[in-house]
Amino acid sequence: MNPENSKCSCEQCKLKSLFFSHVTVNELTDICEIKEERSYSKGELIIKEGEKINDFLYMKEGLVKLSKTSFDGKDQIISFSKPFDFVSLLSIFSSENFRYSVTAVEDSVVCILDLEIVKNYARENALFTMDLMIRVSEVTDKIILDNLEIKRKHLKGRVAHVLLYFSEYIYNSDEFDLPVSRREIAEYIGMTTENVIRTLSEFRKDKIIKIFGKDILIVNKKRLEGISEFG
Amino acid sequence: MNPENSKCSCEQCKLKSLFFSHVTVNELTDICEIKEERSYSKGELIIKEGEKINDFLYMKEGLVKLSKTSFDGKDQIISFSKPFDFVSLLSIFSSENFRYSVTAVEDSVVCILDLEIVKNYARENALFTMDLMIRVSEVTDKIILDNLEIKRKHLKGRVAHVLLYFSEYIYNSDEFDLPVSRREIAEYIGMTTENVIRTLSEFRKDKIIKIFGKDILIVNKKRLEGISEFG
DNA sequence: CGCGGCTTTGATGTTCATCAAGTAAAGTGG
DNA sequence: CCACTTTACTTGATGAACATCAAAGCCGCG
Repeated sequence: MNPENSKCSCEQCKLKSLFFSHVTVNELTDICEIKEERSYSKGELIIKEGEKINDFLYMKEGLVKLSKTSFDGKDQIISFSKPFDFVSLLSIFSSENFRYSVTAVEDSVVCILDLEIVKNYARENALFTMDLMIRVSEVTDKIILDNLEIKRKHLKGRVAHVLLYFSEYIYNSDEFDLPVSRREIAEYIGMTTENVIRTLSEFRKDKIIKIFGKDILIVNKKRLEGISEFG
Repeated sequence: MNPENSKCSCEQCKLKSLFFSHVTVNELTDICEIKEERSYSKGELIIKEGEKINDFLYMKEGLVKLSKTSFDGKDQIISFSKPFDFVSLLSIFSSENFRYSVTAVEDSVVCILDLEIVKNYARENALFTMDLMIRVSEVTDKIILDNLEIKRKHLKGRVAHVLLYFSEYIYNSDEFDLPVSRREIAEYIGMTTENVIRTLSEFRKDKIIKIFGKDILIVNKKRLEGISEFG
């Protein structure tokens, strides 16, 4: 009733415009009444592969990984997503159950809506649905393109690619804290942990990067780009 | 005017229900007025990577490959699609230009609608848009899952996977004509042509398959499934 | 009929996974 | 808070998996 007492802040939410731009103020208020905000700390599981899909999630803050575990217990990382990359959308409309797990790799905040209610809006409001579709399309396109890119490179190119990905796409800085373990990088690029480490060490010896544990500083970006591009 | 004279047969089209189930008969007639049907023979390019997206396409018959050429001229095949797998949808709503090429690997028939008109329907008819989204979601999900599956396997497992894919998913038969060259298989699974050939020869020597040029007969399916699953 | 692309096989070398072993860091229970 | 356990990181040695190079036969097509 009283907006001051409500913890809802959708009206001020920067992400609102992403896919609620075609939802009226009244509808938005309805949605906000039933939304829930949840925080996850680094390492926490947000969605478990196989779970029934009841919620519609979108990320407000943080960084997550999308992954899948194969029958022999090995993980493959499909992609990393920051806010605006709506990970939860991937199988929401094509499956009853989540096909991938989602895990916070940095402290993250997620807004949760009831999926049925979102679907009801989608069935009534075509512009809203259109916005959703554009987002789904963008996210999946990015995943497919990125995977193709990685696939055509060798070990060194793949590691360089990942470093540039975090540097440019996630952190916009030549120095950053790697949010993932060496093992997770390996799971992402489809190589072994040992070889990821060896490659990083090699980059360090060649003075392309500096390493202080998780902290990475890209010293010679041109060179790294060359390795990423040509192997 | 006269339906007998019209080459439009949308009303009878089996694919209609896929995404025109929520379009009224009148609207469907409108759409049919402006649709065009085109045939492509095996090997013909249907969509060229980089082209502006003006059309909305869906496949009525045939088999196509979705591919991307990297700067050094090497092709990577993203997926194969038969009718119901709407390849053209992939970047239609997230990009101005096609990000992939589409080529017929079997004689194919494609229906072409003006994209703007389809988008107009999408902006007005939420259920239609919802249907579209579900399809987009299904297709991209399938691509991502299939690529993950291939990624975690070694050479032999990948070749076995492709053979089973064509046998079970495309042709529903233990014997079939490979619609693609050895090289295209290599481009799909990310290995070299020579090693695809060597692996096929090995399967033949082990009496898992018989090979007569393009014609493949799967003799020992259980064994092939084992190789696909465990390497 | 000859040219180019597809297929096949063999020989060789490179890239990468695996195994092993040790250090550092981080979480756990008394 | 410290001993203990576990997990992450690192390096080296070895062998397996795969790419590359080379050569030859095959087939379709202009």
